[in-house]
Amino acid sequence: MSTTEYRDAAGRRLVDYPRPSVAVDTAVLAPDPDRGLLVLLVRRDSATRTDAWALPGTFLHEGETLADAVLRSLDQKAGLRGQAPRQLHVFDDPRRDDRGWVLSVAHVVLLPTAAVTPVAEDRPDDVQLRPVAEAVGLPFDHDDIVGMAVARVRAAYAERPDPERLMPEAFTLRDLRRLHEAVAGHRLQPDVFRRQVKDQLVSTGEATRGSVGRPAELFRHSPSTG
Amino acid sequence: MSTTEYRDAAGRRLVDYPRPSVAVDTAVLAPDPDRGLLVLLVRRDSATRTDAWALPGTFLHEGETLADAVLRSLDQKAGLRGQAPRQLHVFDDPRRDDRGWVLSVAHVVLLPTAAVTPVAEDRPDDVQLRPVAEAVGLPFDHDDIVGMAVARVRAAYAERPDPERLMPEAFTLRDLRRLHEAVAGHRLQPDVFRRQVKDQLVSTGEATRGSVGRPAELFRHSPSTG
DNA sequence: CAAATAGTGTCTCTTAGACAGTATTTG
DNA sequence: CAAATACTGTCTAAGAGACACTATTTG
Repeated sequence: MSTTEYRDAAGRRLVDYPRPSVAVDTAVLAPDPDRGLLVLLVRRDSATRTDAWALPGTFLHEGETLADAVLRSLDQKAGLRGQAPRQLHVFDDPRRDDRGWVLSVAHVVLLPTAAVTPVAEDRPDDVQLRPVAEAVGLPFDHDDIVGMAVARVRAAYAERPDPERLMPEAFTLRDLRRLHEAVAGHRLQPDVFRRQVKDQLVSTGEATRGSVGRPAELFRHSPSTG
Repeated sequence: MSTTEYRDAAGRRLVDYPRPSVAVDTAVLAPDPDRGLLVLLVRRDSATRTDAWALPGTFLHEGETLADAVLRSLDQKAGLRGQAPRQLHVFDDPRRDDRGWVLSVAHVVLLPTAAVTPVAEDRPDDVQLRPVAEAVGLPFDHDDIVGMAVARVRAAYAERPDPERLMPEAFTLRDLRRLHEAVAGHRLQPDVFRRQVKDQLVSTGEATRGSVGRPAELFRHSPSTG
């Protein structure tokens, strides 16, 4: 691992320092039109089936980035292929884990409900989706992580339309608004919402067909906004 | 350190995982009325006196929090007693440090220029203050850290008056505005600034005396805002 | 035509920003 | 009094939010 010899002011080599284990814990959030923001929980110990639900996490492996560890844990524990995990905060209380000295880097991932719900329904003993307001009393610092994750996602969605690109290629403003309502946790006025986001999107020139009511214009995300 | 035996799904004990060294690197920022935001740099290797300046940092010691490590490094390398360090980001590229596997947790600390300048003047060979715009070409990810630190502090000061409480107990709006101008890096209109911040402060009822011009009302930070 | 949904015109209220004025001190 | 600084009145432009209206479809 380490090839270059290095000594600090006290004459200790880099490898001589005790090193912490590093874990990642992830709040996977899914916006649901009916129930608002949902958070994915996994059973802490699938062998004993204790009734202890927690955020999915894992230990960082050698040569791995934090984002890779997050994606690996979501794949293993919930069969999910996540998008780009975002760092939230490092929890560093030396006594936060009685198994030893463990730092945890909290992350947030936002996924379409359609990608998460089937997994939870397939493996109800191991995976659960719960509205964020009801996800309390979790172990470690997981309540705090959920709170930070919700705040981060809500702030991002209040700034601009669907920054995590959960919508399909083309979409109506109605569907986009439903997504934003699920994230925000409350209704948004259709006309106000329209004026806020319209200039930040690109019209496809197409419109919906076959639905009741006047057809709706279809929009795409603007390429520049990322 | 670890007392409870713990095995993961692969049967490996917690302590069997290879663990990274964890470092902290800190952008100490000081608002200067003339030169804008200054960042504190220290000489990387004070023995060889190579011309390599970098942000102060250190390795996390056992049983220590990240914030404690930041304060320790600032005390040792610059003789500073810092305030509350804020976490910015974890840099986790496994190959970012050729000495080995090192994660770095970037932090930002804001200090009054009066606390930092004397140190830099006393030990010019080891400590330097440089305007943030001129602090480029630093080693590791330190350019990114400075950028994140500046963005974080500017966003906080644009939101509300002196969130880091750098001002003394009682202060005039003129002095508060000078601080905000140093953080923002540009002039602010006195009358607009006054109306923006006045309601978020508490008047002491006192006023300045002996200065030329009309005496200025003295304000205090409001206790509620933290 | 009724019902449903999409989209617009317009009014009010608030706020940022700019400018010019008044107020109160020193020298 | 002149100069300097503190503070306020007021105008304009822009935007959020609310409401009512028009537009276009299905059944």
